[in-house]
Amino acid sequence: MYSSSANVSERAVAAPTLAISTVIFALRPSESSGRPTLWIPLVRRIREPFKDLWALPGGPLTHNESLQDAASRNLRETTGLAPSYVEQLYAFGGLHRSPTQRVVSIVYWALVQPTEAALADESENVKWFRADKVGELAFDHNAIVDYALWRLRNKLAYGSVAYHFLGEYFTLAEVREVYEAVLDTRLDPANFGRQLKSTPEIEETGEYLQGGKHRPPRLYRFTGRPGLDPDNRSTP
Amino acid sequence: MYSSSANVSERAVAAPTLAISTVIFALRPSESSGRPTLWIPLVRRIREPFKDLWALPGGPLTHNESLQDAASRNLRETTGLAPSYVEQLYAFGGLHRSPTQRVVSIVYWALVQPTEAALADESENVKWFRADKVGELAFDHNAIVDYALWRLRNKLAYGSVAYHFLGEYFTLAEVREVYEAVLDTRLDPANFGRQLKSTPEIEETGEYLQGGKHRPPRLYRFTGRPGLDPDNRSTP
DNA sequence: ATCAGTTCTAGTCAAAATGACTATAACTAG
DNA sequence: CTAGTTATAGTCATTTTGACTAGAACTGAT
Repeated sequence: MYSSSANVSERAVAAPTLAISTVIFALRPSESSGRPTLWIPLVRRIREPFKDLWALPGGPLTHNESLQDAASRNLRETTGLAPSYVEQLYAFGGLHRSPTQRVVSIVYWALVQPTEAALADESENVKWFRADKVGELAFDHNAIVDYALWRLRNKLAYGSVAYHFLGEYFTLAEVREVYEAVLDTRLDPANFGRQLKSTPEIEETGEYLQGGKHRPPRLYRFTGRPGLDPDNRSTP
Repeated sequence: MYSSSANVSERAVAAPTLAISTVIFALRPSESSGRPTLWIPLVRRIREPFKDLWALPGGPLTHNESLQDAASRNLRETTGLAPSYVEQLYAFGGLHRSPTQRVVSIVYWALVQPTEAALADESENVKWFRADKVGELAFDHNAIVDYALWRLRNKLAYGSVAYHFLGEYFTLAEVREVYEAVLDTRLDPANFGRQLKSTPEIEETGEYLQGGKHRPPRLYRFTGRPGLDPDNRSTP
């Protein structure tokens, strides 16, 4: 019985490197159809291993910041983006993720609003890709993107994450477009609206969106809390 | 509080310690009602900080094992248990989790079958607690247990994790007892059975459980795969 | 052997949710 | 003023859910 090894979390061990990465999602209008589609920004690797391949933005964890703060900071530094939603995705710690050393990556996923995404830096070393067409990425980042996409779809279908793609006020059609873009389906406007309006987190305002080409749609507001994750639990 | 900036930058270089912990769930008959209830094993801390308080079983990550392997190994070493299900819960990395140093804990949760749980070592330094009455734990382990409990309930309600508490063959009543114990409700046997039998992952066998006091119930088998987590995705 | 007690499970029925569709309201462009 | 388009209430058949009934199948006591 190893009761002496039970509480050795403080023992010094040949520690693997700890890194933080983030999968950032934003909706941008497709060039072809004009309808919104899912995009993610990637950064070009400027050194080995996987030099010149695209990879998720990431970096080390510094001593005086929490994991989520590290993700937010890194995301801002590499892409210039301020996300409206950040959630931990998974800790990836397989033995052969990097050919040169043992790296444990704690990966976050984030949503940014289209206004933010439009302002985003794009350069030689930062480029946006359609989430379903990223090509071959460095390390195990293809698997990470796939898993993040799966998680986003899940959260959208069962959670209340769609509103973080949008501003404070939005129309039912805008929410529907988010669902259609992420889940890649078409939804009946009438039935979709009925369901949204039966959820208590959606508040109807007296305002209407003016200036469109057709009948002005009513504006709504999201009043729910982001999530139940440990990082987000006690936010007042 | 560090007024010396040299001190701060010195500390910033030091990498945080990486630890693996596990929240282990098992069903055991309650002493009072005889009905199954949720229990978790905890280990006593034998040194500071939090000496003599109870804590989750855990330990360091060694260099030649994956995160999940580390969780399984550690769980076996500290409690003697072989789990039927293991899933990553969350990476906890708050700044002040441990008073003595910065620790990032990657926490797993696991289920063990009652036959396993009955064989489990119990000693001066390993003891089982009812999951909803663990008392004050070391570090942030109360919050971790709460979150694990929330996740277990969620996975039970929306996923297909109940069967890992049971053996290969089980009756509908046994599955119902798992749900009732974890979600702490009573469910209508007839309606519950109807729903289970409409899920394709549940296979009806021709066998019946003999030897009971009343009408012998039919035995079923679970044919689904554990989960869609990165760790469990490509298990053949 | 029969009956009382219990569990197992098919079945009934009303209420609620869902999916496909219709109709009307409200705007703009011409 | 009208044609075109979007917004949204409403209709109706189908499916799912929750509460309940009743018969089937066993054990143990009489």
